[in-house]
Amino acid sequence: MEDDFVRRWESQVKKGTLAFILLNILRDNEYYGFELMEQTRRLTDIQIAEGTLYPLMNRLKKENLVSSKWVEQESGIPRKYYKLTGNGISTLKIMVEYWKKLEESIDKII
Amino acid sequence: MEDDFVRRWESQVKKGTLAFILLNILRDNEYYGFELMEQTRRLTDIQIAEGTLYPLMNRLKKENLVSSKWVEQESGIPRKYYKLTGNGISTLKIMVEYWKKLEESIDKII
DNA sequence: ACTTTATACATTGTTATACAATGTATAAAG
DNA sequence: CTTTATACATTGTATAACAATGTATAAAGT
Repeated sequence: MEDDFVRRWESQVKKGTLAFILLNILRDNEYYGFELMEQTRRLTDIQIAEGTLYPLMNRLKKENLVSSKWVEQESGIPRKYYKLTGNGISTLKIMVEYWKKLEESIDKII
Repeated sequence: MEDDFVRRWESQVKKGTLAFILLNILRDNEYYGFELMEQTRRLTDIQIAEGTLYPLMNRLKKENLVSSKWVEQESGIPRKYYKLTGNGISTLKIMVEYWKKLEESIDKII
């Protein structure tokens, strides 16, 4: 019961948080989908479902926060690399400001 | 456009975060609905819509994280006071752990 | 007297998002 | 030759924030 609520809560916390994490990861490098899942897992211990990541990246692309390009591999399936756009960089700055303020507020009450 | 994305993002961040904030506020005192909106506004600068708060409190009650009691006023409309249950206290502890870990991870990448 | 503003709780409909399930395809390892 | 890992994608479901709307009391403004 209790665990069930926490599980659902964690899923809700990810709404918004995931996009924020992914944009932050893309600030330093270009990455392709699977790599983004690995990086997120490594950096935050959050396991992103594939059914979450790909629609999310498409949304970010549609919003013009990231751009993508296909890169053929000598072996295996082509990879779609994502990169922050100028708009993505400036939007991320606003998001970081909001997050820091939120974090600070929550730190005071927990 | 950009602002539009940020506005929607902030709304998404609130999913999960709001429940967490409200439970934390209720850790120290009993509060009624309107007071919870004020406290949240004061402590986090987040303006909770009424259409968000009341269904949210009902969910928390249904999940047995809070209990409520009506208190008649000498003047004005009766108030419904909310209080953390034992289950609410222990669940909140788990949530705080998750949040601290998340916060720490995000701090490293922003 | 009448209107506005603030308090107090609540429901309905809309929108956005995480995620399980499922699908397609390549290639290395057992 | 079957399993596992890589790689991208879609569909359907559940959940939650919020605008809009509704009901009701009472103080303050004009």
